Amino acid sequence: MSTIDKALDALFLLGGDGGARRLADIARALDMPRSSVHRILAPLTRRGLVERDADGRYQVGLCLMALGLGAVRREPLAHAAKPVLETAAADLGETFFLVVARAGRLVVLEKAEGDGFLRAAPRLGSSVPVHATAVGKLFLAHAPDQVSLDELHRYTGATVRDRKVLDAMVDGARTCGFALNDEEWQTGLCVVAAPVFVAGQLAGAVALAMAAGRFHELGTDSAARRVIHAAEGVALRMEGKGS
Amino acid sequence: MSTIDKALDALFLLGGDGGARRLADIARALDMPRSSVHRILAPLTRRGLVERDADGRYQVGLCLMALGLGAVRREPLAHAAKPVLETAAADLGETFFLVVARAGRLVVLEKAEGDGFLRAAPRLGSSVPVHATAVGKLFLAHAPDQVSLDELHRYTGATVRDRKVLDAMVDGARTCGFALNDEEWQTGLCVVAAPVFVAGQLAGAVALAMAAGRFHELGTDSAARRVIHAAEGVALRMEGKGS
DNA sequence: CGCCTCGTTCCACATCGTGCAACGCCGGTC
DNA sequence: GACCGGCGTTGCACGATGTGGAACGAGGCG
Repeated sequence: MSTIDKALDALFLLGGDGGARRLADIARALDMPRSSVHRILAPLTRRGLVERDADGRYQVGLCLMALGLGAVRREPLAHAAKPVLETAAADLGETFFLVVARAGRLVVLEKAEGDGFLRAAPRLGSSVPVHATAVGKLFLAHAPDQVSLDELHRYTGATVRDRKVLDAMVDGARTCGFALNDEEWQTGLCVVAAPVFVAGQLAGAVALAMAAGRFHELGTDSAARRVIHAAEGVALRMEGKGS
Repeated sequence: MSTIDKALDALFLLGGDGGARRLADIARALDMPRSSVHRILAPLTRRGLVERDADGRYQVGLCLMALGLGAVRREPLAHAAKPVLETAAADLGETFFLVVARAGRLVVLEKAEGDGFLRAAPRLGSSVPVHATAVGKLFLAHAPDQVSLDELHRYTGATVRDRKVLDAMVDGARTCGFALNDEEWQTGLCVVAAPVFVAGQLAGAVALAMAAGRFHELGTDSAARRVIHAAEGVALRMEGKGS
């Protein structure tokens, strides 16, 4: 384990839940002497990846967000999707977002929130499960090697935990051209997702998330049509740019 | 210079402009042997801070954004400001954003974009200059030790480069309760900003950015009233939370 | 006042990063 | 096809660099 690994351990520890931590707490959590932690945090603090509050406690620095936003800026898909998601979200008043696969995980790359009081608000950069989401099923259907599917963790009562049932849903998503998630990940949250194909490859998925009641009121057909339209809009903009 | 410093050098190099780079390019840029760079990038890649594209080139990873977003989530000001900025932006159809000072720099913490075709779209986590922005003048007026003011770089023809003139504008902002930026940073961009005081201290500033034409059509008074109202709204929510 | 914990600094030790060299690979060029 | 240059990767001996125990000063608390 290299020194950099230790530094990243500290960074992820601070980046996780729990807020600001004191040096001794970090040392205990990482099972390292205080002096080592101190030496590790020094360069991180100097460069702004880690900041110290008024009490001297350590926390992740805002500089990380600038770096992370730079990562998103490099994604042509995010650029292409942004206006499409925004018009779609404004039309319907619900949240549209774009998900891509990176290192076997599904990551929220761009979003446009609806205006409802009760609305889905995914966090940019956060990852979502594979087997319990509409987007995950799309990737399993069209690019199973881009995602890693380990255990079928149970999130809600509706979470599919049988591999055969999941396969059937994946097959359905492949033929229908869109996928559903009916409260399988979070209770009360329904999502419809459609694939974005670029150069014949699955490049990502556009998803429409809404409260269960709103979804059933809107209807599957109407929701699917909107999502597919948005996904095609993103793909079109990509084609125009890419070549 | 520690190993972690070298890793951060590589990270910031990739995070800067230029997109994906190959290992040999990074080695040249950092003046290091390829093998050392390879050793440095290995843990970063394993942890997802750095990713490799199809050609094997290195680029910053999306994982950084998740960490950075975690940093923002910790900021109570961002939480308090988000709904206020959104209602303000929806009312006027222009972009409102929140800026705070961190490590001497002004950082965009939260934003709510307007719906106009021509609208300001600041990047979260990016930093803005001090002497050529409305927010910067507010900090110079109420908390000059939170920001570092070095050279008065010239951005546009309207950029204030005379220290005495700047001081006069800062004094004006202190007495008026808001500050202006009339195309001093970017041509065609006008900003009105109001201070957010928490516990008697300047905690940040709410800014309203719009195209120059729209600003003059709206009028300084009207714009200032809206920004001050939003800033007070943020402060109120902070008071309610903090104690 | 004594006791504890914290953050920081110091220093000898050995670990870990270093950089040269070499390997296999791929893309051009003659 | 053979040759060549540049690339990413790996191995290895050397020595710089990170290590962690101990020690110091500073607070907080009973």
